[in-house]
Amino acid sequence: MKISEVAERSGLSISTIRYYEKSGLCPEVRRGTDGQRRFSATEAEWFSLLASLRATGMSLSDMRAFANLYASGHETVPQRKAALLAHRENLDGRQAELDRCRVILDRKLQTYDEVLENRK
Amino acid sequence: MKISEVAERSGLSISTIRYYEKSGLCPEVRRGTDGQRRFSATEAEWFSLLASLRATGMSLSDMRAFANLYASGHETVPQRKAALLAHRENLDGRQAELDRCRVILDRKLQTYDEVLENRK
DNA sequence: CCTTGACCTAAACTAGCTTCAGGCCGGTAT
DNA sequence: ATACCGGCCTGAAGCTAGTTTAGGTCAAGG
Repeated sequence: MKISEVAERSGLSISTIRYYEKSGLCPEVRRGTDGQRRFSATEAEWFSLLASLRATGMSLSDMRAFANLYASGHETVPQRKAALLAHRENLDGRQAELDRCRVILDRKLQTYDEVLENRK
Repeated sequence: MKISEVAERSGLSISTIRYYEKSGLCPEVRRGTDGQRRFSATEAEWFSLLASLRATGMSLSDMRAFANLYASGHETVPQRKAALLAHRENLDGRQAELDRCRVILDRKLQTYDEVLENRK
């Protein structure tokens, strides 16, 4: 699979995929005779997972740690699970904060409505 | 009010507040005889609003546009309302995407559980 | 044969901060 | 008086997570 397809499937941009590889978020990708990257289905899925982690606010260095666990084989599954659980708690926190901010914005919108009502 | 109190109330860091002022996200702040910034309660609240906008993903340049409307007086209330409404729709989208990612992470956690179950 | 399009690299640029180096001011302890 | 301290000031450099740019290779199609 070529890089463009991985980009399409994962939602990452082509440059981000190259950047992630260079940053050590995956083992070096094999190349075809033309020098272009050829991804396996498994590698493509890995990038999709990275996309979800990143979208939910995991830092590149935490992602690198996760990738290293992944690269070290099956015995690291418990650590990976722990990392993901911790990350999900984080996500909970950020979602709650977004909700709090949303309430503030809604209140602001309401005061705008009142202002407009009074000046009518 | 001093900058540290504004920081505490808004949740922004002191350097972020200075950076925001320099970036034109508020009119220049008055100074005391000692050369330090003195904020009014209204200015402090403005920074809290900026914090909510930023936390929900508004870019600095959109915030600048919003600040300029604010600085141009009452007749811009309709535009400000429109801007906030648009931003809230954005927020809806991002919250939905976070939920989608959360499902993906939960599925991954589940496969980890299955792996651990089978190896037990 | 020549152009087009997808890929390649290294390096510069960007947003949004944070950190650093060096300095001033006002208050307290010596 | 003076020495020191915390909190503030500035401008500049550093950082993260990418994106953009400049310059190049290769295979396919007209």
